[in-house]
This record gives sequence, C-alpha cells and structure tokens, in this order.
Amino acid sequence: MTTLPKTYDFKNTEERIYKMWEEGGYFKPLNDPNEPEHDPTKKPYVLTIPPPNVTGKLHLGHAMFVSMEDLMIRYHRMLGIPTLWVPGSDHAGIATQLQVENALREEGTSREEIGREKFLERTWAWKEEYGSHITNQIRRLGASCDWSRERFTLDDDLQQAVREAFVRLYEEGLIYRGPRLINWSPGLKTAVSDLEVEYAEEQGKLYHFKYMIALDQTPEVSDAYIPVATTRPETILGDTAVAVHPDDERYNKYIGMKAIVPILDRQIPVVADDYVDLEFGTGALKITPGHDPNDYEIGQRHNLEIISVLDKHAKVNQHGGPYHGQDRFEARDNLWADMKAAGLVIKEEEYIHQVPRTQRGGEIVEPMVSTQWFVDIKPLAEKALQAVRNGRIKVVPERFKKIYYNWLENIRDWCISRQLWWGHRIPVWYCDDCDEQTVAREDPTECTHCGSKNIQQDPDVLDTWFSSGLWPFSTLGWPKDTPDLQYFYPTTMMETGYDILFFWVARMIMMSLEFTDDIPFSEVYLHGLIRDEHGRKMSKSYGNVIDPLEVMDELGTDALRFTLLVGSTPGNDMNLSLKKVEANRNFANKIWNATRFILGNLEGITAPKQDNPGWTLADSWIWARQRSLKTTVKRLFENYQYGEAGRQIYDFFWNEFADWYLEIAKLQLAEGGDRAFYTAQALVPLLDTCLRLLHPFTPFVTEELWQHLKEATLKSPLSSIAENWPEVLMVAPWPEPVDTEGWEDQAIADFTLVQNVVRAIRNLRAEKNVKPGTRLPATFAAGAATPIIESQAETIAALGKLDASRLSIQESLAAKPEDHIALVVGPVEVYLPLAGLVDVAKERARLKKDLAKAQSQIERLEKLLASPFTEKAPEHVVQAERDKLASFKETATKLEEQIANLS
RNA sequence: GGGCGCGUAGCUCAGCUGGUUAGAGCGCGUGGAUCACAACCACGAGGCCAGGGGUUCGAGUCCCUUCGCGCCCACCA
Repeated sequence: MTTLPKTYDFKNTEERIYKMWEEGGYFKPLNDPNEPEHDPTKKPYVLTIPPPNVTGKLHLGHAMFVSMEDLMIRYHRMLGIPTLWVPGSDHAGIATQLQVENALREEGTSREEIGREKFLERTWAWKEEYGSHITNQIRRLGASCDWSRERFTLDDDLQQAVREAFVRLYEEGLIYRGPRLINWSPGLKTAVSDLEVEYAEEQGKLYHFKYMIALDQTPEVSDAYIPVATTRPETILGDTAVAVHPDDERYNKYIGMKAIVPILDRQIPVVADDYVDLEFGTGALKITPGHDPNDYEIGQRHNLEIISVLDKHAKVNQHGGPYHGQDRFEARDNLWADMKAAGLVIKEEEYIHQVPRTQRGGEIVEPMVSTQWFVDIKPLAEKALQAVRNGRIKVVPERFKKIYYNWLENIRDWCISRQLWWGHRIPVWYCDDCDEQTVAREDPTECTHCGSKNIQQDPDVLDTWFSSGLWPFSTLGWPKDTPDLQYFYPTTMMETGYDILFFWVARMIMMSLEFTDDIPFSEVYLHGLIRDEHGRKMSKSYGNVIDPLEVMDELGTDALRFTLLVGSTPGNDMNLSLKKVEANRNFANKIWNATRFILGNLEGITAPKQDNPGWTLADSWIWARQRSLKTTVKRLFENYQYGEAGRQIYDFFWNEFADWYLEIAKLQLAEGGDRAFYTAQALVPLLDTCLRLLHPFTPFVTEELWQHLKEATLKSPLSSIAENWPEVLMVAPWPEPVDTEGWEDQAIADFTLVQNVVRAIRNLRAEKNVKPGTRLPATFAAGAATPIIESQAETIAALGKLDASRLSIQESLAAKPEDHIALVVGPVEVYLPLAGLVDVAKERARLKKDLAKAQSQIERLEKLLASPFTEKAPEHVVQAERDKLASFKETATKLEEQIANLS
C-alpha cells in the first residue's frame, strides 16, 4: 500500500522541500574559494541575478527569469560543476522614492517637509519592512540561489564599489559636469537619461504662425514674414533664431535680417542652416536651443543665445514676460490666443507626432538645459563593442548582437546625476571658498585644493543603472580582490529580458571592461516578454494581469515554471494563459501518479531466482527511447533550446513511458516472480532518469517523488540501484547520453509494429462500437513478423482487449477466415470475428480507402526513387525510403487480397 | 528613416544543424468509473505551414519578393 495521496499536493510540499534544500546547504557552491581545500583550477558556473527592485512585487517577468536561471543553475549543478547563483536586490532610486513619497502624501506630509535625513530614514525603514517580500517570493519559485551571498545595491561594500567606479572615471577624465540639454521630468523634478524617455504617437496640433521680419530692414514690404510651424508654441518664448535653408529661394533673402519674437518683441537673427528640410512643414524653423535637442545643436553651430523659459516645475519663468508663472500648457494656450489677436496666426492643424514621456512618472518630458554629471561613454562603448564582436561574449539569440552594435555605435553621453534623495550620493564636494571640486573615495573633511572646511557634498544621487552596471563584480567583492572575485569572476551567464539590453547588459559590459579589465560574463541569454493569451501587453488598465503568486497558489510552482520554460523560445515573447498552466499542473500530477504506481509495486517485489533479466521487447524499447531522449536533451540544452528539451521530456514521459510502458509493466508485474523483479529493476532507473531530467524544470514535485523513490528502492530487493544516490535529487548526477549499442533501432522498429497493431485493433473496435469489456478472439497472419507477434501476443491481447486464449498466429493462412474483418498493418494481417458487424459495402469502402492511401504513397515513393534522389541523397535516407516503399507494397497487396476476398 | 521578429489545426504555440505521411496543449466529436492518475484512458475529425518566385535530389526550415501584424532604434519643426 502506498502512502502517497492520489493527487500531488504542492501546498504541502513546496515549502518543506525548499527548506530542506536550503538548510542542507545545497544552494552553496561546491569548491568554495573561502574554504581551505579549494581547487582554483575547477571552472565554476556562475550567474548573477538581475536584481529586482527592493520594494517591488513579484510579476511574471521575475517568474520568467527566476525559472530560466534556476533551470540553468540546477542543470549545471547536476553536471557536478561548482555552481553559484548570486541573489540580491536593487534600491531602484525613482521607483522606491515614489513609493515612500506616496506613503508620506497619505500621511499629509511630503519629503520636502520632513527633510532629507528623515526621508532617508523613512526609506530605509520601508526597505527593511518590504525588502524581504520580493526575495521571499523568489524563494517560492524554487530559486536555488546562495542566499548567504545576497547583496543589496546600497550595502556598504557596494557603496564603496560605486565610489571607486565614480572616482576612477573622474580621474581618467571620463566623468564631467556641465550644463547640457537634458531630459527633465517636471513631475519627478529630476533629470532622466535618454533611455528613460519613451516616445509614443499622440494626437496633437501643429501650430502655423508668422515670424515677422523687423520693419526697418524691409522698408519696401511692411508685412514681410517667414511662416513657421511648431507643436509647442510656448517654446516661442525661448526662440533665439529662425532658421531657413540657404538654398531656399522663398526665404534666403531674409538671412542675416532680424525677426521679431511674437508678443515678447525680442529681435532674433534669421540664420541659414541646411538641417532645415525645404519640403517639410513651412520650410522654415524656429530655433529654441534651450528646449529642443536639434535646436540646441543648431544653436551651437550659430553661437546662438540659450534661453531657458521654464523652471523645474515646467512653469514659465521670468524670461516668459507676461506668461511668467503659468504652467507650460496654460502658457501655450494663452500665448497662442494672444498671437491670434495680434494677427500672427496662420492656422492650426491636427497632427500626430511622437510625444516623449518619462518611463516612471508618465508625464511629458521637457528638454531643458541643466547642469548635470555625465559619463563620456564613447571610449567605454568601443571596448564593449569589441568584446561582442570578437566573440568573447556570446549573445543568444544572436540577432540581438546587431541591436547591441547599433546602440553602442550611436551612443551619446550618459547623464548620471538624478535630483533624487534615495540612491548613491555623488561623491563630489564643492568648496565655498575656492569653488574647486573634491572627489574622493572617503568622505573628505576639507577641500583638497585650499584646505577649507566649507565644503558641501553634491546633493544629487546617481542613476540607479550606474550601480547596477557594476553588479556582476561588485556583488563578488570588487574593488577588493576577494577570493570570490578571483574564483567566480568573470561570471558565466547573464540571463535577462531583452528589454534591458541597453539599460543594463550593455552598461555592465562597458563598466566591467573599464574597471576589471575583463568581461563580466561570457554568455548572454535574452528571454522574451510575457503577454496575455492574445498577445496583448499585460496592464492594470486592461485588467489582463496574471499574478504569479496567485497562479502558484492555485496550480503550483512547478506548473508555472514548466509553462514559462516550455512555452517560450529564446528572445521571443510568449503569450501566457492559465489554460497552459493548468495543463502543466496536470503534468505534475501525471508524474506524481506514475511514480505512485511504481512505488506501490516495489513493495511486493522479491529477489529473483535466476540471474538473467531476459528483457522483454517493451523493456528494450523504452530503454532505447530513453537513451535517445538523453541524447536529444543534451544537444538541446547545449544549444540553449531549453523549451524544446522540456517538451521532449514531457512527450516521452507521458506518451511513451506512462501510456505504453507502464501499461505493459502492469502485465509484467502481474506475472510475478522474476519477471516482476526485472520489470521493477527497469522501472526504477527509468523513473529516476526522468525525475533527474525534469528536475531543473519542475524541482519540487521531482524532489519530493525522488525522495520516496529512493526510500522505497532502498527497502526493496533492488536497493543496490539506489545505494549511491545522494541525499537529494538536486545534486544527483545528470543523466548523460550513452553510446548506442546497436540493438536499439531494431527494438524500436519491432515495438512500433506492436503499437501499430494495437492501435489498429483499438481503432476498429471503436469504429464498430465493440463493447469495452468484450474480449475478441483473433487470427494473425504475420508473415515475416510472426516471431514478434508470437512473442508479443499477450501484450497485444491485453492492450487490444483480445481473448488471449483464443489467438491463432501463423505466417500465412491457407484460406481467409469468413465473416471476419481484416486489418492490415505492414506485414501483419489481423482477423477479428465481427460477423454480425460486417457490412460488406462498408468494409469494401474502408479497405479501398486504406488501399488508396497506400497506393498514393507507393506512387510518391516510386517517383522519388526513380529521381536523382537515389544518387544524391545519403545512403541511409535512400534506404529508409526503399524500406518504406516495400512496406507499402506489402500492405497494398494484402489489402487487394482482402477486397477480392470480400465478394 | 533604419533595424528586428512574427504569420503553421477553431485558439495559443513547438518544429534545433533542410531528410518519414508536419506535432503539442486547449477546444471539438465518440466511447469508457479498468486495481497510478476522470487533473484520467482509448479512438477520431481538423492543416495548399500568409501569397509569389528561386536554390536543392529534397524546403514549414535556406535566399529574394509581396501582403498583414507586432516590436526596437532615430533630432523631422
């Protein structure tokens, strides 16, 4: 009697198993460099987790990378390689700060009100309270990270790493500070990098108006003007030129003259610049160097004045004349109305254009001139390009290399300062007395230039991605030369979503090459994004968000993991539906029940009388199939085709092992004696291998079952099989492919014939509505297959519900039995006495249909074999086709006989 | 404006280096409480692999092209 419940109860399993693993120390790497017996020549497999936001909540993106990385780690661990997966979390500057600010707002206060120091205290408290949520949720997914090495981007060590990185770049002249046009987020009141700005097509307006030429310069025409169009009229307030194309005959007569800014009446030059597109819009351009990146560049070329007209709230400042104090959109309307009144408006038209919004806050980004810190990134980018170009870093799927190259080749300096409070404070101190900067690894007490104590640290913090860029080596101890860094660095694999290729992957490569003079990892695997079942983005407003925690609660972690792993192909998005997870929950249950069956049968097994297994055809077949599976899975794993590998194992387990072999094993076990023993002797390693192969995909159910299997095996006469098994499945050796021994193909071919005979019988029974309980006698004319059919008679009888005591098996029959329905399966004819059910007309039709199928195949194959195919294709391919032809011919002949016999 | 991906059964998707009669899950139809599993079993229906052209003995797979959908990058007022 088995003690296992009828269905897999993941709720009662997952936590217990995870605890067992963690307490057993199995998440820690073998060959730890901090231990005395460490062998530095053993190459480890190392993966660093993409750190989730410390106060974030688990979403499917996390579930995806945890599943995938855990698969990679568990696989390599089972290969016996020292394996390290470094976990941790990111302080996530803006995201976390916003959460705390929201909390403060609910309390009726704000960060400005409580001040920087109090605010940081609050945020740390928030981090302490919620920071463990995300890591606990990652544990629930089964992540086998080494939690003893967990890191947080604001840990002291990592702060030190950030300092070191900043100071080094500064010393090398690769960090500079200065006024530049940057993307300003008026809501967050901080600068953001180019990457943090998202463009979306939106309906807007294109405003056409007149740029009047100053009267004294065109005395002959009193109303000379250049027509100009803009989508942002409020920027008119900051215009410092009007640009026309030098070859534009309409306007080039005005070049060098002055135009008058509407309402403000400032005079600005008309300049010539071939950036202006003659064909587009009015063919003339207003130039606002203070609020537009293109205009900024044109401004540089023509030495134009830069006027900022907006403050940090995006309200019009003192340069905006009558609009001072108005919000940018309010000013837009008011200015336009005033211009209309002044007769300067030509028209406004509906216009769809790209609107920049911040990734976080969502409001429209304002290009503004602001003094910020920048990284001179080109020198770093050059090395990062090299590392991928020369193959030191491998990218999977390869097509992302092109995207990576394109981005790095056109990269622009990286604005790294943020006007936030939560993050790594910029390690620069300004001297009130001599105005010099002190940049230091340790907090200075005085100015290094004049010794003054009147120094103030820069109030800004660094872009979150600055510290994330150091992650693979900062987590291992850099800048200290720790044993971990020496042994585990460079890491092996970086697995993440393709959406952060630029944000993160490229920056890690750049910073690693710069600071460690080495690559951060040798492989990059990019997975796709997860969408809903119809391919739509998951979003709260659609209401189509799937919460992985709920899925795990309802269907189990293994089901979710298997779905994510098997449903995706590298780099491609996947559509997730709960139906799929349900199907995989069923699969977990299938594994459960198959094991349950085997365990139940181990109990009655007794030691064999004879030392000779005498393997059955089914035994040989399933062995051969599993050997082939191991080879296939290995190949697929080596090619990063994890999903396909999972599908192969699934198919083998369900369709071959459970549906066919276990059904036959029942018969063999029922025979008792040695047959039962040897069947069990096959079942245990077969199941063991399946559980091992499945373990990286579905760790919980496989570990749980394997523990039971191990226990039951050790208690049985088969204990020697399990003698050397380790304590837990997660460190059990991976089933490596073995060389074929020559017998496999024949076993597979023979068993396939048995399957086809059984299927044909079942099919006919179903078609003729034979009652499920009815045991039919049968006559076989098996030709060359007679030995197989004879030896497999009992199996065929059991699976096809034939009466085993009334079977007649012969090579050929002198006369066809009457009132029988005949089935033709390759060389085998099966006669079933369905006298009452024989409808001659229907029978003829059925046989003719089969014959037609066979004949069309014969025709196809004869044509094929008469073509150059025979000479050009490899011999085994040709032979396979010849064999097929022979088999179809045999079938056709038999079918013809049957048809003739009917009448 | 550049670049990339996708288009295979009613739905969601596999199909790796080109080599049987193209697969799975769900859905659909028929039958089934058989002692692992009804979260199951057996049987079945359902596909000019988006269209066209090419390379090849052989193309869902490689190349070109058209159409449709999606995404990324880019400074067009």
